[in-house]
Formats: sequence, structure tokens, C-alpha cells
Amino acid sequence: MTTIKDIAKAAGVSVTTVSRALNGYSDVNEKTRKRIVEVAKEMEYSPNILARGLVMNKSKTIGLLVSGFSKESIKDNFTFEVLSGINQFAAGTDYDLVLFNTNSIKQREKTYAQLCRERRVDGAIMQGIKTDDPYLQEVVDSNIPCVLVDIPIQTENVGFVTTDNVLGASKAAQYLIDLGHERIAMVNGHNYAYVSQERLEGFKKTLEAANLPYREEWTVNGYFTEADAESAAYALLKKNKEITAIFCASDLMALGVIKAAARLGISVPEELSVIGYDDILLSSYVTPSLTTVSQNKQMLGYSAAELLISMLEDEKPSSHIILETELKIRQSTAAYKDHS
Amino acid sequence: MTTIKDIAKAAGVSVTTVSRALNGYSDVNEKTRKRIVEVAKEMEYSPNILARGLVMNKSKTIGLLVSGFSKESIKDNFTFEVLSGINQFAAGTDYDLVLFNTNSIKQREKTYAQLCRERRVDGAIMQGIKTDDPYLQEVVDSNIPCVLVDIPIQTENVGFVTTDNVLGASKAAQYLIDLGHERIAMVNGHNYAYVSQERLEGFKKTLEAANLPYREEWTVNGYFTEADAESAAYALLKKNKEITAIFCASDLMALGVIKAAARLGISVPEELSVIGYDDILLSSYVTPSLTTVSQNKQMLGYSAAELLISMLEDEKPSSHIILETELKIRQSTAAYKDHS
DNA sequence: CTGAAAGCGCTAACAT
DNA sequence: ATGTTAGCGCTTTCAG
Repeated sequence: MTTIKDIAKAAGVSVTTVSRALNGYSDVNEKTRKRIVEVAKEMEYSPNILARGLVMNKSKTIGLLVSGFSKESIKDNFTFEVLSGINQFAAGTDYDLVLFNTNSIKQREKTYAQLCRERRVDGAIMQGIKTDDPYLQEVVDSNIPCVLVDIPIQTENVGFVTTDNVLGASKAAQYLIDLGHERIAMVNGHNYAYVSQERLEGFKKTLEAANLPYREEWTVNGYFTEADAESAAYALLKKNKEITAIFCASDLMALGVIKAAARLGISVPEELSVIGYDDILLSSYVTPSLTTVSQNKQMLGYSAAELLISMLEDEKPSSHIILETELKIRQSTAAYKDHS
Repeated sequence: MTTIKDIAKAAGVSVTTVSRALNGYSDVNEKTRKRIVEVAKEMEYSPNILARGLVMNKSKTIGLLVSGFSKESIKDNFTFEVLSGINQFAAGTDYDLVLFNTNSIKQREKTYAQLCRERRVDGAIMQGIKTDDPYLQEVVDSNIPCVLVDIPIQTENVGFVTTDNVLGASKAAQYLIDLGHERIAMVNGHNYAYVSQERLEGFKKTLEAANLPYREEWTVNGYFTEADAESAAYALLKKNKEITAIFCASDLMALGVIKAAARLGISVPEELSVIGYDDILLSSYVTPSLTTVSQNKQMLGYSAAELLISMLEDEKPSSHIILETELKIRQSTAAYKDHS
């Protein structure tokens, strides 16, 4: 493997000159530069980024701390879309992405912060982390520049990007209300996700603004999985036949709810309107297709990368980005009709 | 950031001893080791992997060269599932994954091989690369240990993992034949994918073994996209009403074919049987659900990582792995009935 | 405009 | 069992 030393020898100059020539410094004679570049190409030189990183004390890498990179999360390819967005932005820069291997076992011995420090990443993007994950706090406390996806924490060197979940949930609820529904339930995720808290807030607020009672017992957790949502909704619907609409904090859970309804002989959307959240790929392909609050997942990743790199390069202060959502009306919702 | 030098000073030993103690060498007094480990923990020491890599001449990273990490490829989350499998295996090792930023623009200036060399990756996994990609050859020619997904090239330091595409296609074709179909068309991917060539071979072979003619004009390319497959199938079906079954080289294309059939008023599976390949998530959710040749995409990634790391660690010779496929019978296929 | 020399953090002979 | 020394490939003062 060719080094600048080899080039220096071959070109009859010092390593310093080679380094400066190759890095585009101005104080190098144009002729010598040309010769050096020539020789470098001939010898198939590739700079050793590790060595450079060692001396410059930065690695030009971004650490990706992604939970939920496993079998279960393939269905909602949320993770993948965010990743794709990150990659898209990063592709326009000279940063590379390192994906940390975080199976739960390893997490015990090595924390995220350690992983970042070991690899000397310049910054990190965290995604899919529960709010009670101890390592979340650790990363926040460490002084590694970091951007969080869907976790609204902002500090000196931590920014975040998320969508307006309160408003998103509000749109969903308002739409159901506008359809004439009055007895609306909610299947939420879990208590360790900010998005759940916020979507609940938006839901509640909107009901109350319409003078509809918010009933705590009609809000159940589906833990963001199809199966859990199905069983939770099954119990809920069985017990409360009067419910005519359900707002779900994710599309996957909405699918579970529809399954539960099917098992109970409740037809969607005729007898029950179901509305999801996310707009995952499946939503438009299933029957009935899912009315949902669409978020631009790619943009979430893209913006996260953009924000992080601006913090890194321009030494901009940390900040946050709130993306818009859009209600996509499909077939799983319908105007309220009295079936009694 | 603490270094071994700091620890050495604090513990009153030399850096060598610290290095050896921390790396579990046997020739260190148990007492000193304990003290050193203690001090290291207190000072929150994290080894600088870059520095270690520099001297050891290996980085404990695997480069992921993934084409199709973009908007279009989100539908068939093939890429993601493979990635997930790679990650799964890597999580049990001390290798981290680096995702190279390869937008097409950058490809011009930096080849895959260069990216690998710059980052000093120990090995690479390539996926979703067309066989005519010039950079494929370059990586193969470079002496970087590499595992290819779905490209059967094997050299000194290149292995591959794939599924048995000939057999897979054969299963699909045989199933259609067993259902009584005799006029079977094929929507293939494109000419720059080995899998396409192999699936075609399996298809052809099986037709001929059943004494059915293979008609070249009934094989069209859908370029692995839903839209292209739709228009190709539309033209094909419009012109050849006698076709009663279509074998598609991917599920996404099968969806396109079904759309084309719908536009022509041909009902699936009553008048036309459609069979896909891959078993992507959508396949079981769409209506009618898709009969398909299922491949274990996660295992593809998992095996690729496993193979690569065995090549790296055990200095095993390169080799290849062929995974099995499984025919999943769903609703898009039915026994042939004469509609004339 | 160019070069000599120091040093980033670590490991690995080679002493002792 | 521990320390001394050299060096991985690169950038960066500091001198010329």
C-alpha cells in the first residue's frame, strides 16, 4: 500500500510537500504539485484516513446508533427509511457512516458513548431509542455532538429532529370528529416514547376542544406492534361496542386493530373507522387501505444528517427541526352512521 | 480524552504494561493488572481504535457497498433485510460496519476499492451491484477480502452467497405446470443481474422438461420495478391473450403484472396466475396475496457476514454459500381453467 | 516554496 | 514481569 513517503521518494521531494500538494495547499509550486499528483495516481495512492484522523483528531465518520435493527422492525421500515435519508445527505459530504453493532447483550458491556469514543466518531445520530434507555442519557451527557430522531432533547451539543406529533394527532382526531364520530378510542405506543406522549396530547386536546369527553379507559397501549395492538383492541372493542373510531399511534398497530375488528365481525370502515400514523408502505397496499398521518421518514433522516453536519462543520449551535405531517385519507375511515 | 500514557503515569507503570494489561496478555502481574484496570475505569478510558488500527494494520471494520439505498428501493426492503442480517451477525463480533456513501456522482471520483482502502476496511460486502458495474471488477481485482451477495464470482479472496435461483425458478415453473398451465410467460429483471440469468435458465429448463415450448417473445424485462413490469406485462398480455400464467423474477414486478392485468380486465388468479420471487413483506398483505418463491433475505446477509469474518479471522479460503428457497403458495395462482 | 522534526495513541520487538 | 524504543501514516509547526 502506497504511502506519502513512497510518493515523496519517487517524486524527489519531502513528505511535507506531498502532503501539502495533495491537500490543495496554495504554497506549493504548480509544477511540483503536478508531478506529485501524477506520481500519486501512478502508484495508486489512497490516503490512510485512520492516520489522518489520528493526527487531526477527527475521523470524518458519523456514528449511527440505531435500536430496532432487527427482525421485528422490518415490517415498518421506518428505520430503513430514516437510514436512507441519512445516507442520502451524507453522500454529498465526505463523512462516512458507521453502524454500531448493538445487540442487547453487547450493550451491557459497551455503552453507546464508549462505542462512539472508541471509533472517534465526530458526531452521532440516535434513532429508535426509548426514553428510559440509560444510554440515551449517557450520550446526552457525553460531549459528543449528537442529533436525536424523535426525542426532543436539546443541549449544548445535542439537537433533534422530529415531526409535529401534537398537530399530527390533532389532524387525525379532528378528521374523525368531522366525520361525525363522537366515541373515539386510541391505541397508543408505550410510555417510553415521546411521540406517544405527544400524540396522546394532541388527541386529547382535540377531543376536548370539540367538547367530546376524553375517556382514559379508552386509551390502550399497543407497544407499536401489530400483535399487541390486535389483542389490546380486541379486548377494548369487545367490552365497548359503542366505539365507532380508533386513532392508532402507528400504522402497524392500525393493522392489528383492523385484524381485531375482523375477528369481532366489525367491518372497517362501515362500523369502525381506523386511522393510523406514519404512512408506512403497507398502508396503501392493504385492504382497506389505511387513512393515516403521513410523516416524511426519509426527510427525518436527511434533516438529522444535515443538522449534525452543520453543527460539526460550521460549529453552528445545536438546534432542532420540526417537520410537517400530512393527513392521507384512504379507505379505513368513513362518516359515522348510526348502526343501532 | 484519556490515553494509555495518562493511565501509565497515574498507575506508575509504562505504557507497554498498560497496553498489555488491558489487552489481556498473560505476562502481567495480576496485581498490577488490577490496578491498571481500576485506574482505566476511573479515568473513563476508551482505547483509540484508529491508533490501534494504524499500528496493527487492521481496522476491525467491514465496508458495506450497497447500491440501491435510495428512495426507489424502499418498497422491496430487500436491501434492508440483508443489512439487518449482516448487522445481526456482526453484533456478535468486534467488527463494526461502515456504510459507504455512494451516490452515483461520487462514484465517478471515488471507486469502491478506493473507499475501502482509505478507510482501511478489513473486508467488504457488496450488494445490489449490477454485473456490468465497472467497480465490481475493481473490487474483485483488488485484494480486499470480499463477499458478494447474489453475484457468483469466486476468487482467491472473493466469496459469495446467494440462493439457488435455478432451482427456485424451477419450483415456480413446475408449480404452474402442475396447475395445468401450458402457456406461461416470464417477466424477468434485466440482463445485468446474475439472478435474472439463472432464474431464466431454471424457467426454461423446467418448461422444456415438461415438453412445453419456451417462447423467447414471451419473456420480457421489467427491470425489477413495479412500473416497468406493469407496462411490459400490459403490452405482452394485450398482444397474447392465450397466456394463462406469468412467472416474475421479483415480487415487486409481480405486483406490476397484477396491475396490468387489472387494467386489461383480466382477473387474477381466475384468468391469469401470477407468481413472484423474493417473498417481500408486501406479498402476504396485498390482495390477492402473492404466490412466490421465498428467499431468506436476512440469512443472506447473516451468511455473508459470517463467511467474510471467517475469511478474515481464520484465514479460511474464500468459498460460497447457496441458500435454499421455498415456494409459498398464496392466492395469486390457481389451476388452469379453459375460459375460451 | 520546501524540508526537518515532532507527535497523534497505540503495539511490538527487544532488552532487562 | 516490566520498561525502552521504534514506528504505523499522516499533519503541522518551525526553519530555511
